Amino acid sequence: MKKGDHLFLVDGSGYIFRAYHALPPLTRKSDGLPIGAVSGFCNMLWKLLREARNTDAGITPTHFAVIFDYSSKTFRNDLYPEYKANRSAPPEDLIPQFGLIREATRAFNLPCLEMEGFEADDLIATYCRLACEAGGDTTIVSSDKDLMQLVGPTVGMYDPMRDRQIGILDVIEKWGVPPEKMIDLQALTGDSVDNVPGIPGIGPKTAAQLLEQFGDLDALLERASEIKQNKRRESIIDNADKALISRQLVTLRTDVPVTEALDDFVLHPADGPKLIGFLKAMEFSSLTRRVAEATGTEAGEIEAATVAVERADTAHGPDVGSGVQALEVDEKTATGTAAKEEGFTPSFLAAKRAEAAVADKIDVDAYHCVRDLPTLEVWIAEAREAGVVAFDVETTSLDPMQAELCGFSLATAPGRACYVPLGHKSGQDDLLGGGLVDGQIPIRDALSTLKPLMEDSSVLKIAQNLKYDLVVMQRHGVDVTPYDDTMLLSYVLDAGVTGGHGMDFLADKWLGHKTIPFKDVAGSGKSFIGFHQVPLDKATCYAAEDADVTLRLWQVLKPRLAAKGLVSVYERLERPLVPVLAAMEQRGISVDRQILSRLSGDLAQGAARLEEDIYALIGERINIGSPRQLGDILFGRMGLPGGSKTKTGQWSTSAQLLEDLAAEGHELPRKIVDWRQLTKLKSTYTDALPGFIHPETGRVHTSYALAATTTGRLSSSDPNLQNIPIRTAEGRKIRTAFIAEKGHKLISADYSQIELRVLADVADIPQLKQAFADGADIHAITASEMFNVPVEGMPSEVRRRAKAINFGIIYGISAFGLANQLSIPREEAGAYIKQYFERFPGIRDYMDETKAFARENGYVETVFGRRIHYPEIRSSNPSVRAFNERASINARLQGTAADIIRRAMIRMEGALAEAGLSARMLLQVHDELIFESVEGEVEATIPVVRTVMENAAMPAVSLSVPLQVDARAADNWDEAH
DNA sequence: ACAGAAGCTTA
DNA sequence: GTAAGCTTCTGTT
Repeated sequence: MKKGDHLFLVDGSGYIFRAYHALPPLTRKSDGLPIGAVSGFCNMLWKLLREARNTDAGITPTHFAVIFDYSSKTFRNDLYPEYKANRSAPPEDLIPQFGLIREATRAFNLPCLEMEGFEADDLIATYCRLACEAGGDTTIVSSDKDLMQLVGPTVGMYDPMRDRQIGILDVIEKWGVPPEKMIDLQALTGDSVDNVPGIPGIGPKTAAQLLEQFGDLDALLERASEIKQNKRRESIIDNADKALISRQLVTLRTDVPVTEALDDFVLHPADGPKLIGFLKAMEFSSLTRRVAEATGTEAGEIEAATVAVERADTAHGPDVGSGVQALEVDEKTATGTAAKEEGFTPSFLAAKRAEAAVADKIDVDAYHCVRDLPTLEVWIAEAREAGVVAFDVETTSLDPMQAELCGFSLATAPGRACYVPLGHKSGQDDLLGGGLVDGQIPIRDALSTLKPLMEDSSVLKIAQNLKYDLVVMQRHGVDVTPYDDTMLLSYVLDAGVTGGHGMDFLADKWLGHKTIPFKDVAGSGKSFIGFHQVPLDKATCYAAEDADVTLRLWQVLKPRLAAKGLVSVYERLERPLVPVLAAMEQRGISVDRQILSRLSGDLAQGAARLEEDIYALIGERINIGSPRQLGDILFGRMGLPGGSKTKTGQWSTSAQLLEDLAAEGHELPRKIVDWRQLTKLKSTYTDALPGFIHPETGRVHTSYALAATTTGRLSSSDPNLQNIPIRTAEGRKIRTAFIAEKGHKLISADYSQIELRVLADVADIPQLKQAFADGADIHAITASEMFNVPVEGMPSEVRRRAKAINFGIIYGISAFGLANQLSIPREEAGAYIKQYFERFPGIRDYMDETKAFARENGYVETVFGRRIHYPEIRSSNPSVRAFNERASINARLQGTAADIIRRAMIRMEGALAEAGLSARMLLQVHDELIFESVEGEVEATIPVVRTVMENAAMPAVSLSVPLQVDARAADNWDEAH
């Protein structure tokens, strides 16, 4: 140890008692072992290590040790037999925890010190002296006044529970004397807890005043006769011997023959797996999670250590009173066979949680409505204590970019939840908008009180569909971290399982609880009132229920993640995407109103012209948009050939059918198809998009759903920006309205043939892998292999058919579907497929394997381990079964591609920041990412984007086929793509 | 006012 | 043949 080093000495014994008394009584592990004090101790240690390391201004320890009392008998008992004689035996449920706390210290990789015949305080005093002599500083982690005598220029104290530093000035402030006079002060006052006699009638105030007057105890006793007050003078003279023995008792020994050197206390980084093994054994789930996060450990992969608590009468003297707990962590079996034999497997624990959740009924009338700041502060303190809190925001709109905050709810334990109304209005929603309901905390005050909790790295926030709440909160300047999302947990666990991942459904499924329907509190349709108009009592039941249910769902779902081996899918592909998408949604994209308006006019004109032609041809003014009326005219009255019926018995008027008729030379069907295209473009795009331009940002903010598809793809809505036209020239014009900000460019980067590349890799097809490695035209190569024709000079029709087959494979091909796609007889399509499988037998094997796996397990997996369930794959209905087989084949490919672009998106922001680029990701369209970049940075941005995307599978998966990304920049989306 | 069907847009 | 979302029409609530 040298100058500049900093030693932390933790008064472990002091903490055992403080933690025990500070925490709710009788906190027990599932097997009944009491662990309240262990929990408090571990949380304190972890917080101390984290904060001490993290704070810039704080003190960073270089050396660290935790010190315990060895037994209750020390040299002081020889000096004064009554010392600590009135101490009662420790509470029954604290006894087994002494050993566990020492074990906890070792699990934290920290030295654990004790010495026979001495108190912890003496060891602390001795090490303080040694550190001081070595030139280092010391912080004593304790708030015990017995240790204050050690405070000096290089020695401070710290009370982590009150987050308070104690220095020389603090000692003077509290006791009225400087630290070096604390011994004399204690000698005078004594200590009833430790049975140190002191001088009767002298308390801290008098003692301080006397010491101020006489200097020190010796001088005081010598000149006691000078004291004016009769009683005080006599007491001091009569009890001088008690004061002297007291001084001996309270003076800490700095000469303990310690065996460990200061250099043995050098602080090492936490050993994640070791610590997590212990924490799991103690069932400290929230601390386990925090430690896993901070140490970068996959907690799911670590099993609980075997921590055996045995009562043994060893030579190791009693800690306090009776009973000794020798405790061992068996390193050899730490990976868990013992745990399994006891039945405490992740699956077992998950099942237990699920059982308990259904049994614990929900009472929506038990919630609290928080209407003042002090009460909110109590709830926030409770959340801090719990380490986890479920929350939910209530607003006036489903669109988080437009929503106004009405209030938020918190849940700190099942059944313990509150609603905090902020923006509820009274009276009619007239021009004045109604006044705020009385007794609501001002939004600014509530949020500035809530913000530190939401951003506290040691408190896990839980939400259902967090992205919504995150966007709302971020708009109010509040971030949320760390977090879990119950919707995403359900999605990772149960994608494809019937029922979806909405809260109402999940509450019924897992908790057996029917949630209050939103329309019951806010009405619907014409009777709809915004949430801000809902009376506070109703709002409280509804909103707090959401938080309560969310917390309970988390308790059920989170353990299932580890039980099913899906922790890394959740933590790497799902959870990190939430803030990425929240940011994209908030950025939005610029859309040119004028371009859309002009297009809308053109389309209206074109459609009107066609309408007139159509009316002329059929002789009456029907509603062309009505397939029913149209079918009746075309196939009924006009008697066109080739009519077919839909499953509801209506005449089909599908585009495919009308196209076929047009090809036979009929004029009318062609015009109808054209009319439909124009009206479709007008209504869905040019007319609807301007309505999505945000009044303040002037941009269009789509909403991405993370848990809407079964395969892992995202979906986009309000508006859907993943189906903006591109195939026809007319449609493409709509893309020209998506523009870059002034001085910026849009960059579009898309994966080339990503699903076929994934297929080539997972099905291991040599010809396809070679073609991709060569950068060849994959459809031409396929055609060449199948039809034995050279790539050079290949007719475009041959390539087109091969292309259709390649896509068909991705979709789980059927002769029926391929025949439809290529407008060829089913037999011919079947022959193509046969030919394809002969040339690429690996693909047939791959498809057969996938079907067999899905049938066996009820799900398929992507390359990254995402599971997609097909509960109907064993259906006795052949067409249902075939559909599920095709879907499962497609899901592995589509899902793997979706996972890859997710990984790219998660890394993109960091990569751009690292490269010092200001480009920002705006949109995702399944295999394409759209960015906005300052004009001058475009050239530098494209390679960064390309690198991130092309390497997105790494290092988790090394594909045998290269990924290729095409990227381009332009002023609008049409030209960039 | 709502739900489902039909139809059309995307990857 | 896979995966989505939006608009319109139509019949029911």
